[in-house]
Parts: sequence; structure tokens; C-alpha cells
Amino acid sequence: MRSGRLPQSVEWAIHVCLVLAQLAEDELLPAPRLAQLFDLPAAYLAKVMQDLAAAGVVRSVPGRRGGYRLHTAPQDVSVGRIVRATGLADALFVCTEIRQRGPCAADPDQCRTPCAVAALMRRAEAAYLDVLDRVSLADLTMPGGRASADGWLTTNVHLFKENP
Amino acid sequence: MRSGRLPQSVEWAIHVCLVLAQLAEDELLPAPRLAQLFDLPAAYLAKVMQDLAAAGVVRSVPGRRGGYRLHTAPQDVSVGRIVRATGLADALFVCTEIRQRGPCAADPDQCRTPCAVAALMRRAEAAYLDVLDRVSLADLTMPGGRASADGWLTTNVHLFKENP
DNA sequence: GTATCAGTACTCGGATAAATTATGTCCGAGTGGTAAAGG
DNA sequence: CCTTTACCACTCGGACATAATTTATCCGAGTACTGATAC
Repeated sequence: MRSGRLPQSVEWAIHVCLVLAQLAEDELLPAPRLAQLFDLPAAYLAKVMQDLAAAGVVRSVPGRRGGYRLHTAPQDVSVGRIVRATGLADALFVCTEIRQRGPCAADPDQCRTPCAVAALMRRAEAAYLDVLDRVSLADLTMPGGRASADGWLTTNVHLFKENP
Repeated sequence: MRSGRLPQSVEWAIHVCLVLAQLAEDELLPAPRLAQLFDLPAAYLAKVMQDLAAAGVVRSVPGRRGGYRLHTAPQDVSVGRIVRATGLADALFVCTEIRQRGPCAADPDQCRTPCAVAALMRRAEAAYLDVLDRVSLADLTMPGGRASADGWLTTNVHLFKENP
């Protein structure tokens, strides 16, 4: 009880995607390198990248010089999509039709439409994802956006790409 | 990975509060009875009720004829408050300042303000809770609101109160 | 008949286990560069 | 010198443990009703 928070991998996924957004069209960055950049457990980040790849957010290229890159342009990748891929499989609130349980169970025929509670929850969740869907990776990396820190992203990612 | 959903106790808490909203001013309903109404594990629901009591949403009355009732009028109890009490202790998204980790860690002085990711997430969460805060228990029990099912609530709760 | 009082049945509250989920780790399949060997 | 070829380093992908959180359960503290008892 009393946590109900998104998995931390969501944070990792977003920041990783922001880094990938800094890459040139034909550049790639392998998962171990991304983990090194943020000092994250490499093996687990690989699993997160898998989910992002499965969701079509990033494109994986296997092989010796393989790695990850965004599947589409940064302005076409919304944060909502990343959150859905890594932390919100189905929904925040799942209605278990509690009204159909117990001695006073409601008639199933009356339950064709979702109950008011479920409807409200869906509306709230829609508002949540709406905010996230309206913001793309490009929006976050805009100057003054403070994606990670002032100019930190653009500057350091390029430095990091070269130096091992 | 891939769940990130609210605890199911949130659903229980909301529906239980809706039942309590049907009670008269001086009426009480004990936790075991509430559990019986929805066919829920009584001992666990008791724990949920504890959280609701600690949050000031419901008022607990101990003793032989004790039980629970809403602490304030139904129109003054927002669904958001219930969700916060039972499923959202701190926040959906918690920023771990990933930008300050790794070889290219940002200067802590530059991190006085939250990063763009955290700021966006907070905005989305605010939108989420805003929807939930604008709806009270009274709104959900309004005729045509289909809180649980058409007229189910008002009708059956009173029947249930009498019959053991 | 009335007041007192002990007993009891029922309540909430917190401390304690089991199950599910998130986190972390590992090894196998596949790709492409690399360098050696042959023409 | 160029082509072929086998090898190896490095990649992603999925199967396997560990840690944390949710779910579930139990027993103790307290209150008010119940009935008996004394007056």
C-alpha cells in the first residue's frame, strides 16, 4: 500500500531517448554505452531498451557496430509513447467490476457501460497522457528547455560519443 | 516492467467511500460489513480503512457499535483525496536526478531547478489529480451518474444495512 | 423496581507472513569487422 | 596486390535470480452492550 508509482525505468527510458535524439541520422549508440553515460546497470537497461524497441520507439541494429537509434524523428516521438512502452502497459487504474461482486451484485446486463468510477479514472488518465503526448523529445531538447541541464545534453553527448 | 498500475485497494477505497456517502449523519458501518458487501478480504480492507482514517477521509469509531463514516460531507470528499490516501503516497513519477550521475554528471549548482523531464511529469500528474480533485463523492452518486450501476447504490445499501 | 458492576461480544489498530511485480544478472544467437591465407 | 575465408569481438534478445511492494492474515487494546446482582 501507499506507493503506486511508475517504475524507475521510465525515467531512464526518457533520458536515454533524449540522448538518442542528439544523434545524427546514421549514428548508433549501443546499450552498454548508454548505461555507462548515466551509470546505470547495463544488463537491466538492455531490457528496457528491448521494450522500447518492441514498442517501435527505437530501432535496434544488431552486429559488431550495432546499437540503438530513434525509429522516427525526435519531434515525432512523444513522451507519452515512451511512458506507455516502459511503464504503463494497460492502464493506471484497472476496474475489476467490484459492483458485480457480493450479495448485492449488480445485474451484468446493467454493466455494459463502465461505472462512474472507472469512467472518471479513465478521464483522469486521458488528461495525464494528453499532457505527455503533446510534448515530444524535440520540445524537451529545445534551448532553454533544461532537458537534463543547461546545454548539458548537446554538449556532453557529442563529447561522450568520441571519448571511450 | 510494464505494469505501473495503482494498487487495487484504490478501487475498493472509492467504492467503499461511495457506500459510506449513502449513510445518514449518525450512521456507522463496520469494516467487516463493508467487506461482506463487496465480497472482499475483510482483514485487508481493514488495513485500507486504516489508511483512509489516517488521511482524515473517514472517521473511525471504536467499540461495540463502532464502525466507519465519512469525516466530512460527501460533496467535500474528492476522489483525488482518496487516491492520494490509498495509492499515491508521494508521486507517480519520482525524479532521481539521473543527470547528476555518470561521467558527464551535471554540476549540482545547475540542478537547483527540476529538469525538463521532471517538470513535465509533474505537470501531467497535476492534470491527472486535477480531474480527480474536481469530482466529489456527491458528484458520483448523483442520479444518472452510474456510480456503481443505475440506482444500485441508493437502493441496495439501505437494504443491506438492515438485513444481516 | 432501580442502580451497580462484572462479563462478553464486537470494534479498530498495528505487527506479522505470502504472492506478485519490479529490479538486476546471466548466457545464447547473430552480425560485421579483421586479419590471415591463398591466388 | 587483390580476393577469399575463417575467426573473433561486439551487438541485441530472451531466460533466469533477487529485492521491493502489494496483498493477505492474525492477534492485542478498547468500547459499549448484556445480564446478573445487590440494594
